[in-house]
Amino acid sequence: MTTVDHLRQVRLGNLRTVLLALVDRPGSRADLAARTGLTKATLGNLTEPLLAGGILVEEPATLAGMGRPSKPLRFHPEGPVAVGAEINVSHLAVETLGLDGETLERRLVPADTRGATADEVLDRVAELIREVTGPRKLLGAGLAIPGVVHDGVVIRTPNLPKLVGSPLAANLGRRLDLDVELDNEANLAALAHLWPHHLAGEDFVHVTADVGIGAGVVLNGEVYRGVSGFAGELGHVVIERNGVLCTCGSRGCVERYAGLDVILREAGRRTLNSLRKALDTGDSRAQEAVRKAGEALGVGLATLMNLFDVPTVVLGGSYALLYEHLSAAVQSEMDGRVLAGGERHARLVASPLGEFAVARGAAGLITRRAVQQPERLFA
Amino acid sequence: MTTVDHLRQVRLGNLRTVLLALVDRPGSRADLAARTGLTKATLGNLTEPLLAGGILVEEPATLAGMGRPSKPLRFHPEGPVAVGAEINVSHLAVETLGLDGETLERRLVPADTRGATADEVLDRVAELIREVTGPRKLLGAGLAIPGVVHDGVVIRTPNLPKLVGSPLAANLGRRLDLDVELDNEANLAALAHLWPHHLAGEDFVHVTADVGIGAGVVLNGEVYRGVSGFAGELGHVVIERNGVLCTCGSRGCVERYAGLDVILREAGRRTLNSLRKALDTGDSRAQEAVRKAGEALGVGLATLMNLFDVPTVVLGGSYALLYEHLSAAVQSEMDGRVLAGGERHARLVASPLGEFAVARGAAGLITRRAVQQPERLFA
DNA sequence: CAGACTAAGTTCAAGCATTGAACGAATGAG
DNA sequence: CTCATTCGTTCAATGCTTGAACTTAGTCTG
Repeated sequence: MTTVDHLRQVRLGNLRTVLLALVDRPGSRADLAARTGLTKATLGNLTEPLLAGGILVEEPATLAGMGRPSKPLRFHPEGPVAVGAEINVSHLAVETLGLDGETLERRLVPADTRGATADEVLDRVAELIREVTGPRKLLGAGLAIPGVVHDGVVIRTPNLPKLVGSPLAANLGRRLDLDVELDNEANLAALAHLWPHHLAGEDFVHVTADVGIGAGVVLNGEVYRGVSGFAGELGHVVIERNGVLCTCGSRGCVERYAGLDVILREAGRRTLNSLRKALDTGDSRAQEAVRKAGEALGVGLATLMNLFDVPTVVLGGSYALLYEHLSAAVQSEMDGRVLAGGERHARLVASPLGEFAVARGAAGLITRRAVQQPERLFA
Repeated sequence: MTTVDHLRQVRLGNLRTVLLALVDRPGSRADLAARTGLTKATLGNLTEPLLAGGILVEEPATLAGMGRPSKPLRFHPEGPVAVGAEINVSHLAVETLGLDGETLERRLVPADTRGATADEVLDRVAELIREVTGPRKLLGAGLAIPGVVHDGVVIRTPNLPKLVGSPLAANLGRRLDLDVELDNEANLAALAHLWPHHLAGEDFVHVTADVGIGAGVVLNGEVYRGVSGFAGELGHVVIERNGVLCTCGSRGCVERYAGLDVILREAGRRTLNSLRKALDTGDSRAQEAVRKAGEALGVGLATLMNLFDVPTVVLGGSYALLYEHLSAAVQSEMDGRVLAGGERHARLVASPLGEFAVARGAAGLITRRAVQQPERLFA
């Protein structure tokens, strides 16, 4: 720590505060000063390099009432952006995201990645990313995979076995000459509900079902990943200790009762769309399959809530699509099993984000990092 | 924020860093400078008021090799202390703790608190605290109860129903004219393993069985309490969704299989001591009861580890006393059910702290707060 | 025993981000 | 046109850390 560094930390912290306020909404220097608790003078200082660096723009002026009109500041429409990409077993998705939280481009293509090598997949991802990124400066790329990740390397991914041990972040980074951050799709889907906009508060769990069940846990406004990146493995929470054998070696894992494959099999359907049609026409076998899955999921979620004590559960992905047929059973199990005290109540909601949630979260990883470490914006 | 405040924050942060280094071990100004990354000059500045205020003392001098001898600084032996108290169904315990982490006094008395009112219990606690605190300045008192707590008020405590809704912190504070912090015994037992000394790393779960089962969760060096203080309710993790009915309204809770009352009943014993004697003499009914409890606990812990992803489980309280007869079954279930990847391995250890763990943790709450908010030391 | 050496602790001017007050700028009201 | 009002900038003051120079208090060598 040199002499400058301590004061520089203060400055960077204030810069972060200001940028966070701007993500919330644009505002003039005076308005930002009021919102952040800093002085107008400091705001002039802090925003000057952001304006000079093309991160922010000053809008013409807003004529509103008496006094000198304010010139609101907002993120520059030609400023830097981030891109997020999702590698899944049946599709690839990419999305570009501005610092202001606006989606710029998105693309989703079917792809059978199960048999593909890491290089083949990354080539295709890099191509997609090039398609959606224009001339604007790129802050970096976020990359999502269905599996556990550590230090940019895939540790475990039951459904894409050829990717295990592969340093995806570094390899995609080399292809694009870009900083790449690799993370679990469950974490990133959860992040998409936290950043850039709070869609479910600062403490919640986001649950999706693909082949397995993944939960992204947000505690105190931060995605909780655990020591080794294994946190939130809701799919392997045990609900029947002598139950069905699981691929993980355990018995009675939630995944074996509430996984999408189980629901489809029980309902006698091949695809999620077919299942939804059956549900809409009142097919009782389909409804029963979904209800039973909801019960199992509810038991697992009750356990999760008793351990994490978060007030909200967001059902995303396939679960969001089945929400109306699923939620009653889930809610009922949770209500009966979550420890109550005072006005504690488990709130269950469907994700509003749809199929781009993961890619958006991956991009959000990058814009969030840029705001939290503002020095990156000047690099 | 006035102009001073930003710089004051820097100073307080550095003060905290220095105090944390001193909790680790005493050291001269030069040594502390090296350990904290600050300069010798800053250390002179920071320690001066601590010495003047009687928080630290300068030891005579250590003659060790060449150069001017260093004068190590340590916490003043007559400096301020904290006291911790535990209210339990069958006993009360208190312990005083110095800033250096040394235990000064402790006392444990049997007490039947089940039927007592809050006032009766607090009178007795205040009396005990007065017995163990000498003339040294008191930084505050920590108070532990078996139950859920929020803002100094008891929210839920199945075994001490008369205390529900009672503002114990304020009421004990009034009796002693002292700052009192109220917390859950499970959290405080966990804290005792984290502060003042790391006994199980920075990420672990501490589990005890009394009437119920309580887990204190430490994530990233902080006790995790959850949004409403309900986090870590391992006792109500479901391991058999259609299992035994629990007092909480759910079915198949871990508590119903691994609670101390269940173990004793299954073993046909009345007290923990009698159970231990039976185990030592090779009583197979007792051994089987403990083994079965260990299995159930292991299933619940596996679920917990798959959600929190911490590397270590500490068995404390009664479980620590049963450790040698319990650990194999627990470990075996965990090994079979915790999701593995790389060199991930669930480490199971017995708490070394014994029956004062909770009271010590309660006192630690206060000394820790004093170090983390050093301005309190000058009040 | 004297002088060289070594390391601890202190002194002090320099650097820097924020602040508050004063000031200049831009507009509406009368 | 003048005053009130609000926005944004300028500037001296504040106070904490820093690094280098300096002082202090010992050991080591011959």
